[in-house]
Amino acid sequence: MLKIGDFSTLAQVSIKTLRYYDEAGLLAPAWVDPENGYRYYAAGQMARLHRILALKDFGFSLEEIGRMLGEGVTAEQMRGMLVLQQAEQKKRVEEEGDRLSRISSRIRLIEKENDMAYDVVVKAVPKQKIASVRETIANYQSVGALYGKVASGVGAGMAQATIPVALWHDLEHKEKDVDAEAGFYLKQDVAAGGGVTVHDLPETTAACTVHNGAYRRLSEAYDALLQWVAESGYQIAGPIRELYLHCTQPVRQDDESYVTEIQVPVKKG
Amino acid sequence: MLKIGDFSTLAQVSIKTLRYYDEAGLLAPAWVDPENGYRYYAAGQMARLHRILALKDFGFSLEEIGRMLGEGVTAEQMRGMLVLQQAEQKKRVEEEGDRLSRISSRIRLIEKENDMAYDVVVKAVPKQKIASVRETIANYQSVGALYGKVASGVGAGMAQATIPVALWHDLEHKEKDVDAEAGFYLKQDVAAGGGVTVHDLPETTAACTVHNGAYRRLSEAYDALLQWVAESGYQIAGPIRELYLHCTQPVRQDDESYVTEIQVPVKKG
DNA sequence: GGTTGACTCTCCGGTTGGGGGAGGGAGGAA
DNA sequence: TTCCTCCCTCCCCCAACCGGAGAGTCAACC
Repeated sequence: MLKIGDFSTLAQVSIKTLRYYDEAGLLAPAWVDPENGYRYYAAGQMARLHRILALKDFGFSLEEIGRMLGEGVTAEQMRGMLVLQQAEQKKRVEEEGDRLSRISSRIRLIEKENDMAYDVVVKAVPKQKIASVRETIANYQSVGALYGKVASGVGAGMAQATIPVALWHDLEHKEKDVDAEAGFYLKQDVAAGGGVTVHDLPETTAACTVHNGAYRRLSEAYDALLQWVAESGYQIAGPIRELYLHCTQPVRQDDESYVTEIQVPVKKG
Repeated sequence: MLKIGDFSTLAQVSIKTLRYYDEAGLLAPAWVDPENGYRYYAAGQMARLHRILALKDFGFSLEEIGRMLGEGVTAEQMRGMLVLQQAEQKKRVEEEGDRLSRISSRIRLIEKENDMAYDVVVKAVPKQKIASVRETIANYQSVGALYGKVASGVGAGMAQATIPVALWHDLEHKEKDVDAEAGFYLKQDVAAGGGVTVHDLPETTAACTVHNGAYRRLSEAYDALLQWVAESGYQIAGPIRELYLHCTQPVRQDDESYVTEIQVPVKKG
């Protein structure tokens, strides 16, 4: 019989951990002295401890390990669980690899631009109701005229509107004849007329950045964001969205208090 | 000014998290109503939140992020921190990849053997004092004769001995003329004579497994362990150690209560 | 001007896998 | 006998939040 310290030394597992495994029901000592509570382990328990450590290394939680050891799984069942764990681990490896490439491309961006004004975040964007009009307009700046149309088409429903948004449906950059959609995010369905449609923007994953300042310099944010998307090995997967988080009525092109979020739907590719 | 729920919706960050970041000093609301404690955020704070999320994604802790944001680091300093983080992330990716290959080789082992008697664990083995003799012996079984020599060479120092150990210095398996070292792990230095040397076994990383049962079947454990080592892409990096965690005096080849740990020093290759 | 229902606040507790330390009992060696 | 080491239980701590309780607030609707 080994005292906990000896067992700990042999197994290279801390005393705290052994006590914790005892408490968790994973590895009870072979004998506990009822007088003083001392834990005594048998050398033969090393095998069970090894099994615990091996399963833990595979990424199972102690609770799962407890169930496996308790139920006496067969080799076939164990294989099944390992295959599941293998799939999860593959995902994890991929994720960490993606994270590494995000860090690397951020470093390259800082080296090239020598600043770090724009932080790009990839986030899940949920389904979103929108009331909008879609038209081909002369250029980017003239999108403003569309919001009046939407407001009058929706009428009293504007009480459900939250923020103004623009969607650029062109896949490439165009200086004129821009395929634009403009409208307002909605809290609830509303009735609309006058060329205004109410529909759902699909949920998507998007690379996002926030531009603080005047619209004149919005292109800098686009440069950084699109370069990031290209560097990170993503593909653009839908119309780019511009969310006007803060702006005024009427719009002033040089108001530095404006806040605009750009969302580029992406998928891995 | 946005209430916390609106800001949460826009940013796709939970209210709980926003409150937590407030408490942590990472992102205080632009204004807090002193009457009722309501938090009000400015749209312009989205940029700071984005930065927090981006840094968090890079693997920084919130505490580190707090320091970065607080000290107003330059682009150059930020680059340095990212390069450090990149190195750590590389290690993480490698580790997770290794873990995946361990899972995969375990699956293959189960499929081939259709059992799971031996769990292999890679662990760090610390430096260890040992009193031992090293000789070329006729075969594996005759190692037992060496322990008497060690015991008599050490004499009263045997009080410091813990467990008997054998080291196999041959790189390949040999049926005869085996280069063997046999002795006892020591708690403290002891004086020794009669061909017994006291020295330190170096610390190492070892693939280990435990064999419960008679020595006759120890070769099964060796098979599983060595196959695992080969499958997992490790190289053997030193003499294999056999630790006799439980045995009797005299030794009986067929005592099923014996417990033996086999440690194969390994390095990645 | 009530009444809802949605929203917000603080506070408390829980999560994983243990680590650190206090305070006190036990065991073995000189 | 004394001393040192070992062992016990008990309690708090970590990171980054999530869930819920109980209470206060806001806006809208009738």
